[in-house]
Amino acid sequence: MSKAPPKPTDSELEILHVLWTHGPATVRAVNDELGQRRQAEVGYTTTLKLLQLMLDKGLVRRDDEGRSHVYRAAVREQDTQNLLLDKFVAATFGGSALKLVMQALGNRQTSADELAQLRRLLNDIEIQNSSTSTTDDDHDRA
Amino acid sequence: MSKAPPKPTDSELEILHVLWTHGPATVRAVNDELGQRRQAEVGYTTTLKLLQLMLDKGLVRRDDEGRSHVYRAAVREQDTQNLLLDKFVAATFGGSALKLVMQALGNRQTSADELAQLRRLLNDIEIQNSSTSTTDDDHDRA
DNA sequence: CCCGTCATACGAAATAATTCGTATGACGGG
DNA sequence: CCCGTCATACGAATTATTTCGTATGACGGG
Repeated sequence: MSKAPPKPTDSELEILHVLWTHGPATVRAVNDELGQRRQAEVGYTTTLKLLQLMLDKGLVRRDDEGRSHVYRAAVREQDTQNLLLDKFVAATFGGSALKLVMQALGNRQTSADELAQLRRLLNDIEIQNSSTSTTDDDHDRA
Repeated sequence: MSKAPPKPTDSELEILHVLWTHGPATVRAVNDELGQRRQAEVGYTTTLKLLQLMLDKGLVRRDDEGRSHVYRAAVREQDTQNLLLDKFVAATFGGSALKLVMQALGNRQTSADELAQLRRLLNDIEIQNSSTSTTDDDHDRA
């Protein structure tokens, strides 16, 4: 089991965003896209090197396409976000996801539409909590 | 205005946690506390160096206490969390706090009690949204 | 066939963050 | 007074990340 790619660094994450958004791409395409998002251009070989390192780490895969290589993400966006989220919650909020959520909601503008989405999610979770008893203890009848 | 201390690194954040939790402390006290939380001890001079760097950055202040120094946090926990949260949301969730929140809630266990807390928060936010119109004119009507 | 263009490979410099060794001085007991 | 203990200061090794220069080879037009 050589599974479980490591936590991507900031630069690697930026590249993953490009791949998640645009799908498989050549080094040049990735590099061009990065140039758009950033203020400063980044050297072509820099992007190439990053992608090669990411290949070693198992964060991306690649296929030959004529004389160039086409890279694609080897990790899913959601999985990666969750991995990073776990680390972040642990480091910054002492492991309490609730604190993070309250802080995120409390200190910034949240629209009525977003509030509605959240309420819907809370309802879903509540339903799941009451119906499903994932592991053992399923007392708590109603 | 030489204000606005920079984003603390992971190690610095760990030290800030100690200071926030225990209040002002000497280097030795901080180092001992770090030793507890971690698996591996860390050298005394390592902690000392970190605190000195943090002093330069304005993350902590210090007072003389006999022959040793007493350090205390110069930044508030909430402010720091918010700063880090902003960067994290930008880097990992493309700037969408809502996505982060949904992900945080969706992929982990959330108790009924926590759900209740969240509902309360949502209510508060909603009330604020409706009473406070565009600017700060707080005459509610409905 | 030769050359300019564009691709990958790879060593290594430039940064950043962490860790520690060693120098140095204050203190206090014996 | 001298020495062991404990404090700070600070240079520098280590490790991680990012960046790029240069080498090398495939391709295709002239």
